[in-house]
Amino acid sequence: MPRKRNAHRNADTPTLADVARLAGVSDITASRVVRNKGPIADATRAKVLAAIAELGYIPNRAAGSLASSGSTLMSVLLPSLSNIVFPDVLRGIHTALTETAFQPVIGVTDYDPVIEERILLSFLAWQPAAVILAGLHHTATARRHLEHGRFRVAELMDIDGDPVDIAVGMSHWQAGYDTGKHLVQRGYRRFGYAGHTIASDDRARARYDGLRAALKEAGLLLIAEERVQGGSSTLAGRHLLEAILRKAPGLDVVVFPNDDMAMGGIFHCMHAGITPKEQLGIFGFNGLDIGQALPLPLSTILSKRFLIGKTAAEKLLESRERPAEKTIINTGYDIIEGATA
Amino acid sequence: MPRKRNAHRNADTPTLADVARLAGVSDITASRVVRNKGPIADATRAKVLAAIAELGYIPNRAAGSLASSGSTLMSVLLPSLSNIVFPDVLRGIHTALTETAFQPVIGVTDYDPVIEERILLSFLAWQPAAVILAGLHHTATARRHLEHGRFRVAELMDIDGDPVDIAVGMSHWQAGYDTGKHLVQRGYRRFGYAGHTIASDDRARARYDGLRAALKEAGLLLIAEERVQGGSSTLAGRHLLEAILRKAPGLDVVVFPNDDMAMGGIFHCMHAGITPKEQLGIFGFNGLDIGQALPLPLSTILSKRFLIGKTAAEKLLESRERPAEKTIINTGYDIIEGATA
DNA sequence: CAGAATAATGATAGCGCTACCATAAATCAC
DNA sequence: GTGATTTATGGTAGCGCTATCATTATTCTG
Repeated sequence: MPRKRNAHRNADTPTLADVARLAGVSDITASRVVRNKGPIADATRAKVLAAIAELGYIPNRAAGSLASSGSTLMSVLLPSLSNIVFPDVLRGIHTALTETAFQPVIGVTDYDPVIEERILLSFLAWQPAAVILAGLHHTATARRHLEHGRFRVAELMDIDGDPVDIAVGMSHWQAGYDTGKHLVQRGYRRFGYAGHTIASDDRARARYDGLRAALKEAGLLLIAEERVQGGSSTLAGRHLLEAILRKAPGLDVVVFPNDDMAMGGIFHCMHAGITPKEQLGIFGFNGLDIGQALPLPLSTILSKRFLIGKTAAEKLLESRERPAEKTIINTGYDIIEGATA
Repeated sequence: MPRKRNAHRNADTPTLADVARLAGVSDITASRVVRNKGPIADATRAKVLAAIAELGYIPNRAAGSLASSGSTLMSVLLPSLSNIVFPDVLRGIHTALTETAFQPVIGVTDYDPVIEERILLSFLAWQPAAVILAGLHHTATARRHLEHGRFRVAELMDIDGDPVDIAVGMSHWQAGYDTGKHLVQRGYRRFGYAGHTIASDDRARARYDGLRAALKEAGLLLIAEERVQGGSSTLAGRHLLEAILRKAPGLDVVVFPNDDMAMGGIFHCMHAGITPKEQLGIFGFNGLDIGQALPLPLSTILSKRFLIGKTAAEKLLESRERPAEKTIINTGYDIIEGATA
């Protein structure tokens, strides 16, 4: 004996069939109204919309997704949320997705490609319309899935490499190089670097490499270098500057991998009575608002996080199919001269 | 004539049936292995896992979700991502969800209950296991859906009110009140307030009300009050302190709705040669790391954002069913005495 | 050692939606 | 005015999975 129909269904939740019945149309017509797809007579649309409102119908996206083998989810994999940079990117993505049917699903990788792979695979189970991740380095498995999947892919932040589909960002190596050239031109000669040890922060490393290349070109070297274990923070930057100056008192400029740490440097200067720029140049990266609100605005490079996120999401929405040609969008950066270097 | 079976399926993607066939078991047995549910002989499990690995099988969550009318998604609705507070909360949520099958889907409401409602409804289409939102005020429609839905609900940040299911946070009114008492006790008498105009930032308003209540109790008043249009920022805080001091030069303490703005106040003091604490008390809210890295650490209240997010998500995971009794978890706050008030 | 519980597996029928094809009516081209 | 297109609608068969019920082999209870 067949089990009673609808045995395990959600009795109180109206379905599209309920809407269709109430509106006096077929299921598929109701579906067309909901999805705003295909030709529908105005009168029919009105009837269906009224039925939807009356029943308080909420479409079941799982069913829709299954039937159409595609979803309105966009997977977003970010290295971190502690660093305001990535919330800024996410804000850009979210801005582009507002008013569309797409929703971001987010995962945090802790800068670890293995975690990135694990989260990616679990996200693919939802058949996302697109995947957004940071950087161009992924595990081999991740890369394989990204290449063969039926979804768009955007790799953010960095453009120094070969993207799967779309890359949106800037050249971090170039930014580091320009930092070096800029500071040399300003007359600084005795360089220090106060960084962190996040091995997978490829961007910070690329900037570091660029900086060294510029120094080499000018016949200079990094005289001193200190790194904190693990994540960067303002407090770490403050302690680090103190430490590096103790070891190498003759420095005339210290470069930090980001504004958070650089601001810690500024705070150390304030505390120790060092005049930034004149006695010691301080240079950051990111161009955070807060650094520009300081009594002496921080000298730094403005990365365009929000724009990167927004541009990427907009670009992904242009077509569901992956185009034959890869796209690389350089959002560039601005050197903020500031008052500290 | 019936259409060919599998006409619109994804030819290259292996399904559970493929796994089952390769492993020589039935579909449902393979499903049990994937979900780790029900009794399975070790040998059978091994066969199925081998088949999964060989095929590179990725489960289709849409199908699973549809069949079981429930998903592993957790909807997270945050007012903003610009304010580091909410990324911190999100980080806590994410930490609790790591190692579980749950994934956060995030939406940003811009502090607008109408946008919150819209996003909530679109999220419910995924039959989430739980919904996390900020605050206890929602539109009537949103509240109705939250109350009648088959999912857990956590309302974060605030506990002054009646939650749908779980509330995790602190009393912002009390925090404001304690701020007032603390500052009065420290000898401050001539109070100013430098805030913003986000009407729906209920928490900031509750703190403001608590502050005024404490002042009233001490026979005092807010002598001056300034607000910036729209969102808060460090730069806004800096300009605002300048403005308020111009209008009311006699103030001996200014309270800010958050650390971002309070730091702007500190920066104005530095610029204008005002000694914080002695000449002018500055008090914030949130207890951001950066405020504590300042040469003079900011006096403020430490809200426990990460803990709030983490606790809420953990609590939600305890049971899929909504318990009969509502839960209110007070994560409390700490007054950081700092050096600026 | 019979009867009862437990462990391990499978057959079947949907979950709620949309792709695909088909049909009928209205509009168009020339 | 006749064939060709366009507009509007519907019937049907899945999408890939899991809830339910059924079955058989195994272990337990007293």
